[in-house]
Amino acid sequence: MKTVIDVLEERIGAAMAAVAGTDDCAAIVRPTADARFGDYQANGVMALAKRLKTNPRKLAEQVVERLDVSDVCETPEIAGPGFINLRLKPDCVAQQLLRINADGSGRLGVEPAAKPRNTVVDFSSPNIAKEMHVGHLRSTILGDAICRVLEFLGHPVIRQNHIGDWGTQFGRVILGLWHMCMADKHGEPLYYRTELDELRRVAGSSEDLRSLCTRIRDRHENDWSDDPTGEQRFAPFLEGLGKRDVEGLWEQFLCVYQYVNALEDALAGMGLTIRTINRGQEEAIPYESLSRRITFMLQEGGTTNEQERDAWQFIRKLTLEHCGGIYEKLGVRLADADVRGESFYNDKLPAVVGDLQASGLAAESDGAACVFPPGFKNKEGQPLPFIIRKSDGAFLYATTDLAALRYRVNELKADRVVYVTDARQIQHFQMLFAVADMAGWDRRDGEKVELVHVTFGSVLGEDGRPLKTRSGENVKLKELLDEAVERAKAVVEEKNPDLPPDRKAEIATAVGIGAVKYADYANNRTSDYVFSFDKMLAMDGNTAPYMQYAYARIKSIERKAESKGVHIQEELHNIASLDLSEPSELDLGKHLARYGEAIESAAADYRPNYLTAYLYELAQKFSAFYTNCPVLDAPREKRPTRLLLCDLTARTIRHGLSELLGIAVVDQM
RNA sequence: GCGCCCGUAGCUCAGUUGGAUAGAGCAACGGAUUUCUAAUCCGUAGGUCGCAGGUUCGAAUCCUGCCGGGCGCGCCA
Repeated sequence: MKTVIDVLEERIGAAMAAVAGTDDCAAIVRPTADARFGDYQANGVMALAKRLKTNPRKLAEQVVERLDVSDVCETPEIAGPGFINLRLKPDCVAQQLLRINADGSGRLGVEPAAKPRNTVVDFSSPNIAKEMHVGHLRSTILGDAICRVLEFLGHPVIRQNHIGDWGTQFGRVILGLWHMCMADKHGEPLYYRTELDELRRVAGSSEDLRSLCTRIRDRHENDWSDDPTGEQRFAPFLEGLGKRDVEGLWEQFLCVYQYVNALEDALAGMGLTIRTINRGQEEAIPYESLSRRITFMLQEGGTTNEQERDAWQFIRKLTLEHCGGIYEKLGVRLADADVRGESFYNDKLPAVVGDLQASGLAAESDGAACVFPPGFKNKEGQPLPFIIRKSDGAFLYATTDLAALRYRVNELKADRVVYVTDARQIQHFQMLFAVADMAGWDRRDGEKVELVHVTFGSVLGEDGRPLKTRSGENVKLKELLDEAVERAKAVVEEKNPDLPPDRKAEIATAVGIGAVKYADYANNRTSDYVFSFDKMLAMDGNTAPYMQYAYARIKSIERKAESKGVHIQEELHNIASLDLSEPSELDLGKHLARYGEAIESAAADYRPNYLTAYLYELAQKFSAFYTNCPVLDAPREKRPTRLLLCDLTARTIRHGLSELLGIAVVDQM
């Protein structure tokens, strides 16, 4: 079913073309800003009049004379400097609703895209060995909503979770596990936890910090020389990893990983060294670069140690299990099969650099391999490099992104690649796209692949700074979501104390998680927004529960129908005409018929807030209808119309909320 | 220094790419419940769209310059 807006655009455009004698006439049909002007307005005549140097009102009159929209609208009116105002005929609205009702496909009147495009969506991208935190929230849920909307419009979507599982993380993971092993050895299972606290405590005093770090280094060096190949103690530890209690291990590992990071930060510039062995040669290296050394040895490929790789795989699996738990809580469709992390591209990196060098696009600069896309400048006004290989030979995320791009274009056959990351990376992606263009890597069979960077702003605390805990750490997603559910539970308890406990829990989860997601979706994604439990869980106004409540009310009507002798399915099935004589009926009906417009605009700009705005208005219009128009107690001849309005509203809310935004609905609340 | 983003009601935010008298929610004030769920509905009040110019039939939106805030800018991701 074509949207009304498209029909009007086409007809008015044609009438304009006929009057003007030229083809390129855009009617520019928009919903009216004010209901007094009708439902839609065409703004294109004024621009055309300017081009033709004629009076816009006169031109509008000529256009309207040639225009036949009598099947859809009342007689068009000309207003102001040359607007054409259009008001839908109730009968046209009724016909649309009847068609949606009769259509069993569940598309709710929304047409699939004329040209489906293979779309790769890169989103979420958590890091190995770390808990997901608020920084991952927007990418994860925004990316998910984009996928769902595009899928509904008929585009084949390939989700890609580009997890950070390579690079310096590798060495730190191994080093962290080594510390866990040593803690076992010393019979001090949590020395890293104690020392992590100490590191934080003495951070202010460089003297204390130095002596602490020296002490740690000395023990480390002793342990290291005790078992330099790791075969006596570390290798068996790694082998035994899989048999250990996973739950406890993840917690311990998170802690030791923080320890490794904190220690490395503390060591920067301190000048401490550690003796180690490289290819049989003893040497002293800066202590802070130890994990990098471990990584590098592995990246070179020569010293790949099976046990270390297995251990890394194990931690990777633990991380993915953790992330999977968060995705499930969030209602995000992202599976292990969608994971293509940095490690996946590892063996494709030399070719990226090699090919760019061979084509003459990559040049050496200060020992690093760089591409200089035109138009980018650094602080000194010199060309800004896109560094694809560091002077020490290591690859960077720029290299990985290029490899991923090639994979997506050539192997996944993407027609479009959508990257969902925060706005700070904007320049990186501009350069990535520019380099891809230079190399021709964004083309397949001569067709240009569209590369889109969907950016978003930061989640702020109530102080206007990026959201952190009191101690300055990132807020864990798990804790944030648990708190949301907890707070929602309190509201359920207050509003509806008599429900059975499992029902209360179900509602609290739907409402709590829904409120967090909705608050994010409802904001323009490019803006920063202030995260406030109090606001989003106030449960008043423009929040997810408002729509969930409207839905629950309809379900309640359905439950009561039978006892009042009303057979809903039968009445909906036999319905032949509608009576939209009440203003709130017509208002709701018109809005129901416009679901497709909301989805189209949300998809076109990758902006879920257009969808939330639509759903909120829908729930508002339903609530007005609900207070004005009894359904089950309506006069017999009005009842089918109202049942149909209820049914379509419920289906639309459920589809929009649950199917497109991944926010659960509940039958009762 | 250069680049990107932002500044809209007391607060939190929309504003579909230049359309008409700038909209919501919260907070404030007033009203509605013998009811299919009041987590609701109806109403009142609240704005020099940071400031100053410019472009044009028309600017919160586009251009220029200021003011204020955030972010990024050669080997992190």
